[in-house]
This record gives sequence, C-alpha cells and structure tokens, in this order.
Amino acid sequence: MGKNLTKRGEDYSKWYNELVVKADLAENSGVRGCMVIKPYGYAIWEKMQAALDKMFKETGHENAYFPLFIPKSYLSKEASHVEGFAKECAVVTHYRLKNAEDGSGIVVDETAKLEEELIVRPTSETIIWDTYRKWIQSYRDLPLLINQWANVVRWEMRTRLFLRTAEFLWQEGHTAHATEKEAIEEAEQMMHVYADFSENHMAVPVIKGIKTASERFAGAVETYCIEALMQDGKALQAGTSHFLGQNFAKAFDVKFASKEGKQEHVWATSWGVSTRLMGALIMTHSDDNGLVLPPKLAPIQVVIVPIYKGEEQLDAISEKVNPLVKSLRAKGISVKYDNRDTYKPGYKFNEYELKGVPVRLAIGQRDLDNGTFEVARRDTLEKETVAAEEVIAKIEFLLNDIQENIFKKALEHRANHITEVDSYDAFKEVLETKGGFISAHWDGTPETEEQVKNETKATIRCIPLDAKEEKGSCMVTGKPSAKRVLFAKAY
RNA sequence: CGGGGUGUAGCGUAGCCCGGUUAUCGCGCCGCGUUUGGGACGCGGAGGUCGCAGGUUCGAAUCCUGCCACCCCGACCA
Repeated sequence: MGKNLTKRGEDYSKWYNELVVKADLAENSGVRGCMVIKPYGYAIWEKMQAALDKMFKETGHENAYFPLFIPKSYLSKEASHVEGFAKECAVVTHYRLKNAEDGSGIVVDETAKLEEELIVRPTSETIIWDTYRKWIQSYRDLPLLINQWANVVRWEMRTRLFLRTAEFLWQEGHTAHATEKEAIEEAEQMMHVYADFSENHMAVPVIKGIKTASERFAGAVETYCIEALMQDGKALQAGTSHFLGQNFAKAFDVKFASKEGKQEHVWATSWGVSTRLMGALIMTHSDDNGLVLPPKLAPIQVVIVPIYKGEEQLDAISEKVNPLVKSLRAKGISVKYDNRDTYKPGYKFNEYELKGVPVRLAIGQRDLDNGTFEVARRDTLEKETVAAEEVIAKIEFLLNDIQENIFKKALEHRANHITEVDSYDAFKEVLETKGGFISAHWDGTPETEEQVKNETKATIRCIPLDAKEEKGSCMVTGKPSAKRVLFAKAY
C-alpha cells in the first residue's frame, strides 16, 4: 500500500485490490469474474441493505422476488433492451448431466436440451413486466411499487472486485404508473433517495444528473444517475434510476382501464444500486492505513482493546469494560470487546484500522489507576485520554463527528476536482494532469461525445440537474450550447 | 476476441537464460518458553502433483511441443 493512494492509474488499482484483500472484505472465487464476499464485507452490505430498504419502505415500496431464469424470448421483446444486454448474458441450454461413456467424467446430456434457452437475469425488467401484465387491469391497481433484492449476472469481459463482477448483488425497483408525470416523479424521487443514502449514510458526495442518450439504460427514455468521484480522480456511477416511458408496457402488453374506461399502457420506472457501492465506499474514504468506514455503516462502531499482563489484570479490565459494553449496546452502538489473548495490542490496533472501525478504545493498568480510557478515532488517527464517566458521551460525539468529517473531506476533494474548461486543449490538459470532473460546453450531439471518448477516454458522466443556464459554445465543434456537462474518465 | 505477461507450500517469491546433491527465502501456520501502552522474540516443527499432458535426455522446475488457468492493456459495462 503506502503512498499509492494519492497516485493515479495502475498503482491505485493495485492499492485498491490489496486493500480489499487485507481488510478481509472479499476475494476472487476462482469462478470467472465472480467474487466471494467475506463475512466482514457482507456485514457492511447488510448495513447498506437495511438502510436502503427502510428508505424504500418509507417511500411506499414493497419487496417481492422474481425468477433467476428468464426465457430467451422475453428478452427480445423490447428491441433496445435486448441489444444492450445480449452480449453479456449467461445462457442455460441443458438441464441434465450424465457420466461420459468413456469414463472421462461428467458431461452434458445432449438429450436434455431445453426447448427454449433460459437466460440468467442480467436485470429483471422483462420477467417482471411479463408478470405485471397479469397483475394490472385497472387504474385501481396502480401505482405498483415493487423492489427486489437479488443477484444478477452480466458476463463482462473484464472484472474487478466490487466494481464490476460477473455476478453481483443489488436491488432493483420496478414500478408501474397510470401517468407519465407520476412515473417521472417516481424516477426522480428514487434518484434523490439514492443521493440521500450515498451522502448521509455512506458519506460519499454525489452529483445528480441525467445521462446522455448514448449512456442511457437499454430501453429507457431517461436515465437519472448519481455520480461519485474517487480519490484518484476517476468517476464512478453509483446508482441509476430510469424513466422507461411505455416501452416495456407496450412490449409486454401491460394495459389498464382508466377512470374513463379507456385501455391505456402503463408508465414505468426501474432503479438500482449494487455491491458496487461498496467499491465506492472503499475508494472514497480509505487511506494508507486501510479502510475508513462511516459510523452509520460500520459493522463494528467501537472496538475495545485491553492491554494487560496476566489474567488478573485482564479480569480487572473486563470489570470496567463489561458494563461499558452493555450501556453502549443499550444505546444501539455496536461494540466489540477484543479480549483475545492470542494477539498483542499493537497487532489489534492495526487490524481494526485496516478494517476501518471508527472508534477504538484502549484500556490498560495506567487507565485503571487513573479511571480513564484511551480513545482513538479512525478518520484522523488522533488519540486522547478520556475520563471513564465521560467516555460514552465522547463516543457518541465521535460517531457523529466522524460521519460528518469524512463526508466533508470527500466533498472538499470533489470540489477541488471539478474544473471548468472552455477549450478542448485545456480539457485534455486537465484530464491528463489533474483528472476529476471537467465541466465543459458540449453541442449535444452523440458524434461529438463519441469523438471525445475515442480521443481522450473521457465520457459525459451526466448533465447535472443543477447546471445553470449558460450560453456557450461546444469546446470541440464550437456550436452553441445552453449548459455545461460533466466529463470524466470513469470506472 | 486481438496485444502483452505470469503460473514453484495458504500468500508473496528465488532458481529457469547455461539441465546435475535433499527446490530458496519471507509472511502465515503448529509446539514450547519469554513477552503484551502501535504489527513481539527465541528455539523446534509441519506443509510441495514446481499449472496439466506429452517429448528430448543417464538425469527436467530448468530445453521442446500442445493444452489450461490467471493477470494487465483494448472492445463491453452497474
């Protein structure tokens, strides 16, 4: 690890992969492009799930579950959807194996060929809309607001832990509405929910915006997104919410009888975030000592490390620690008292720093004598000695303060890495030297976007929602432009 | 699928060009003892189809052929 964090390019990639492994979050499974999420990593995902799920419920959504397998014909019903996903689908063609006649092992039983191949879902729009047709008859059945927690498979050429794995965990919301306006509001609402989660739970600042036509989801009319900026100056799409118009309703013939008694196609949205968010979390906050977790998502918020010689001292320490653990837990704070005698304190300090535990308490003979604890915070690595009777208040303060502080830090970093440019030369210069988001005028054509991508590898991350109207001219073609868009190299 | 690279113990590696004792070292693991306020130390120990299959040779981790896997760069992508 070491100084790699502040560098760009390959070093950062290496640092990230090493950090993930060392912090015990995940590993390559040996199955092409798939990862094993280890218990500590999964505990973070569970915290994210819980917080998101609560927000979905608060906005009126319910959870359901749909099949993993999708008949091939479903996928082809929506033209642009199939085009977008066809190249990365795992396909089930047979349903049985048998022993090879020459004894060489297990082989596919060719007589067990499926009449119609099944696709392992790369996303569930098609199978869900096929089901919605049966569920929706009347305007009284609308809106239908459903979310699913699931795994999906996309056969990516190249994969990377958390950021792009062949199989990943996510949630996908799929809603049906009576009116276009309501569906658009839903798509916008979920983008705001994602932004809220990202900033207030993950402490990752994001920019809300809409995607250009070429970056749009396959089958969507409009794609809303939140874009985050990593410490190495590359952008990461953290979540998307799509207004699907009537595309899927028409493809799957989902109609409802309106109040007026007319048959109309419903209006749809879909939205999702994935385990990629964990990648965002890691790459936004971590430093050379390891992970830095926001207190709201840390599986362990406080760790207590005893420093002792012999059993007697440990007992004396435990006597002080046990009631503290109890009262912290009563306040809903997750605490680990690490009294393992197989590791030394120094080892434990490093271990929990690597794992990003926000607050660490240490207590030894010196503290017993003085009635104190040593309190250390992960974000700044500062340590101080706190009187035992003040320690709970101190912990509560720190959990809030760390949450705010790491967000502020990330926000500052991002603010320093949004650069306005007015010429293509300046654009290239900033992209090479500083990276980050580049705010520039664009003529609105896919051709120009494509040209920039081919020449610089930067793409338009989004047209920010809050972009102010500003007359300008495209940095490439000089044609008129009404507002600036954000370019960046992305993961 | 194109271009490059790498496969040696759980992990990271030396040895390979120039074939020749019992395959190197570090981390980790196990045992005993001393340690414990920032990744402890000493002594002892276990652990290997040198990616796989052929070939050359008295002899192959090393040379040759074929295959496989993984990594990096492209195209693709949450």
